[in-house]
Amino acid sequence: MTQMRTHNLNELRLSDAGKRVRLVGWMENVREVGQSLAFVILRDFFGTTQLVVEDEKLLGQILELNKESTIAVEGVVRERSNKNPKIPTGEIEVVPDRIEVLGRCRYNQLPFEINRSREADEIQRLKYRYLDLRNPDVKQNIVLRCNVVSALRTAMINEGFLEITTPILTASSPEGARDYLVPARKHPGKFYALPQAPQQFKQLLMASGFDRYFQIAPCFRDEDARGDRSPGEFYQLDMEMSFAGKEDVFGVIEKVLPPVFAKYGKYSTASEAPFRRISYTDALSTYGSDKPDLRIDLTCKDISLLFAECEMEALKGQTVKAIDISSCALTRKQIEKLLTDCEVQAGVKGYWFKVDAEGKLAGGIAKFLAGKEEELGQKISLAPDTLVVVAAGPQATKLAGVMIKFFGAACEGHMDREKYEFCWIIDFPMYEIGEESGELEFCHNPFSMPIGGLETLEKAEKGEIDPLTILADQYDLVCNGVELSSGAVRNHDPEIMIKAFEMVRLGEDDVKSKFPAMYNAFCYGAPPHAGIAPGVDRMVMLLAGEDSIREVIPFPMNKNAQDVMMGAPSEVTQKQLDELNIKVDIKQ
RNA sequence: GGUCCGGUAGUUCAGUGGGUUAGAAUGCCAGCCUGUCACGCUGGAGGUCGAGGGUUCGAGCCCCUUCCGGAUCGCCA
Repeated sequence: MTQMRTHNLNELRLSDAGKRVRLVGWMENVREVGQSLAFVILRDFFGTTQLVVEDEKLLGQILELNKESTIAVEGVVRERSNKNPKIPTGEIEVVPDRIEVLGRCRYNQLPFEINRSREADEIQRLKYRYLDLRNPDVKQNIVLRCNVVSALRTAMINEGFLEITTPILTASSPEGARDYLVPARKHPGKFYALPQAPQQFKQLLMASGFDRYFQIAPCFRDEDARGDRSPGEFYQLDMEMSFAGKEDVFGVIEKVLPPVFAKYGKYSTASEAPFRRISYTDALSTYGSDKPDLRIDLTCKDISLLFAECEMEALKGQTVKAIDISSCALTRKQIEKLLTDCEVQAGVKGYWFKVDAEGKLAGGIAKFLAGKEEELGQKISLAPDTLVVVAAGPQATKLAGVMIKFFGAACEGHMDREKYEFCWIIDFPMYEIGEESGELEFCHNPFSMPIGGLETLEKAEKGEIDPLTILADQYDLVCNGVELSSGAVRNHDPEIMIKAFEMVRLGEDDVKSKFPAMYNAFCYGAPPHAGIAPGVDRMVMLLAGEDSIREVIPFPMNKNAQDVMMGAPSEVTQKQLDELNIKVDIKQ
């Protein structure tokens, strides 16, 4: 036979019995039964097929090979006497008469067992990622990622978007995250930066007259990692539309994402258009979070007034938020455990009390509420068997948000896990008082259009309205408590841009120096435009039902932004540094 | 950078109040097994208990320092 293989390892069926075939793959396992019989499991990308080695010479050849070696076998397909219904090729086996070693595995001990690599230590997995990826379960997430990216691309093209690539070597941006810098050999002392997002380029594309742009865009940010945030680099489904507003962007996303989620997701139902719109302020007061998980039916209520006078110092005069959880069967021990988990996550301590079967308040902080049952009952439900968890102090909102997530997941009947619940968070504040400066600053990014435009800014300037009440025409897409994306109607008017900057004590010169290309471009007639950029890695993570973003990235870095497999970052030669006019001066 | 949790066999983990020779599972090696499919049975090898210092007659266990990892806060326009 001259072909490398005649079939893959998920292909042969009972109807192929009698055929002569050539198979290739990794030797996953060898089961010796008696002295002259062995079953060999051969694995490739597609699946596994069992070989039966009965020939003494071939048996010797197999037994001296380490597992995970790659081999080619030629032989005849045979019906199994003992069939295995668990695998697609379980009705047949192949009896080889020739075995060829293609790639010998030099080690008889692997860093971990391939089929159980998910249980192994993450450092080992990342260092030997090529072995980790041999595990079909691990590999499946990467296949899913390919399918999702492909489906998104097709959907965007069908919506009339053009995929346009933007530069990777670009200029450092003064705002936002820390940049990754690249020294410019031809310009000593100068640097390129890797883009944190193609933000300015896509807006320039709008100014250039490309009506609808998208890109599966790599983004680079030198910030610390989290479970849902990969260090260094990540991908966004970046898009922007001309002569468009918020509802146009919502329309595209509401059309593109639900079918992809329903088709490729772990759960088969996704919310349909239109997604719920919740204002930033409402989200915080109702859910304690600007990324609520709408699969949970719990909300928080403000009961501060009940504690204006209270013997307990931690509650007295504080903001106090309560979450009532009906029909709660948690034991005191489970409640305390969950509260501790919430404390770890939020950094502040929470409290609780119960409404017992007779409808009386009991446990936790119940004694501080004695005599206030009626007043309390107007705020929250006091039905028998209700658990009430309480957050107090300056961090009450944040803790309440964490409590909703933890207790919602733990209490029977308060969370319908098996679906994707999208919502839009809208009406973000444009400005805030900076913690360090104590002065007015941009809340998010300076590219968003203030709602009401120039008129609103002028009113604030004249002191007619509080600048803190100015809203940005900006929106977040949230799914199951995960922030998938931020987007905005952009500020395309140079005059409004300058006015927006003046609010934070900057001016025309700052706009021109910080965003020269965009400012100039907008002076030549720009279309109103809006866009959004959902995170691809986070979407795939949600679809795969994974908790760590590293499970859906082919070659992830560790949390310290190191590639332990390739050894990056690494030192470079003196010659390289000299060419770049770089002197390394490590501060202790 | 702060806080919390962890580091014991190739791997995943257990280890009592500080007390003889540090265990299990899995993997590896050897022997047995003619229908296995997480094959089974018997035996074996495999450990600087992350590193350094201290307390103690005696430390995997207690204390200090340090390194590494994870969670979280800061940070992420």
